[in-house]
Amino acid sequence: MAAGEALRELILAGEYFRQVIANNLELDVSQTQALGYLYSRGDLGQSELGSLLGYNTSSVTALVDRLERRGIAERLPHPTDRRRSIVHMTENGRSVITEVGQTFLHCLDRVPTDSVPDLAATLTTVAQDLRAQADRLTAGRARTE
Amino acid sequence: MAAGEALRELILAGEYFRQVIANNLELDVSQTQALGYLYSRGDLGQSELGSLLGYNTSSVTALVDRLERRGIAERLPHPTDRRRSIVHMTENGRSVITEVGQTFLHCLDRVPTDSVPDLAATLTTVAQDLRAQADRLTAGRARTE
DNA sequence: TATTGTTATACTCTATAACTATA
DNA sequence: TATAGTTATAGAGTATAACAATA
Repeated sequence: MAAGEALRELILAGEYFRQVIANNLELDVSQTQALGYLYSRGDLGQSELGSLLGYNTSSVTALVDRLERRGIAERLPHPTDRRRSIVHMTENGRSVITEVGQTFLHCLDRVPTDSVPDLAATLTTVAQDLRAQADRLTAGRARTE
Repeated sequence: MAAGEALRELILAGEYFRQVIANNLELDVSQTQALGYLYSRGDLGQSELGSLLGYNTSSVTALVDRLERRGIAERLPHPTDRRRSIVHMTENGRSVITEVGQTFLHCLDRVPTDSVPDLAATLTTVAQDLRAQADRLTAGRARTE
């Protein structure tokens, strides 16, 4: 099926783009992924971030340490639960992702303007279902093992 | 712009999917990426594979070693240039990616059938342009440094 | 002389396990 | 007792630099 092929190529290109961006910013790939999640979903708990990335808690601890050192995100105390940290994107982090966005968005330049809204809706659906498929696999693994 | 947001989410979901798949297959992310490239582009030289992945030659050597150990790809001699190796996907590799595809393609189930051809064309264009943007950045870096 | 790939080495990132603090 | 996060440690992947073989 051609759409599957095209989607595979798009994901590979996205991963390639991310790697180049990470190199340019002297960040690792995980840091740029975390930044993307913070940008689109707002503040996140560490374990929440870990779920999105597929990381365990100790890896998230190390990742958030790196984000703090780079001034991209910071830990804020949870208002009611003192065990938790809230990972919050800094203004500097926002400026970094905004700058990246200026390059990123050019990949949509050749999409006809009037088909952009439909495309956005379709991509959103596909993204949701792709994540759902992945989660189905992990759930299956958890059951059998 | 909403399409940019949606595309970002799709790429993040794609990376998440890949990570889950890699875990399930006990492969690393790079191996599954290489498999994807071999599947969609056929045989590749090692340095060619390195360019697609954004890796240097020594990393590709290590990666192809791993692929060979897992029976996913093999090195074949280049017919005329004895310096080169051709990285060739094995039948086993093909069966692995085919099986993954059965899960992967379900993320397209909710896309209306009659809009699939347009979607495929659009995704292909966006993938090309995304890679082109990334390459523009690396070229810029190479020039200034 | 340039290119393709390998080796030795060091560094970075992620996972496992044990632990602390809080709910 | 369960949950959120940290620390110590080990393991795996990638990069740098020097190298061998071939073009």
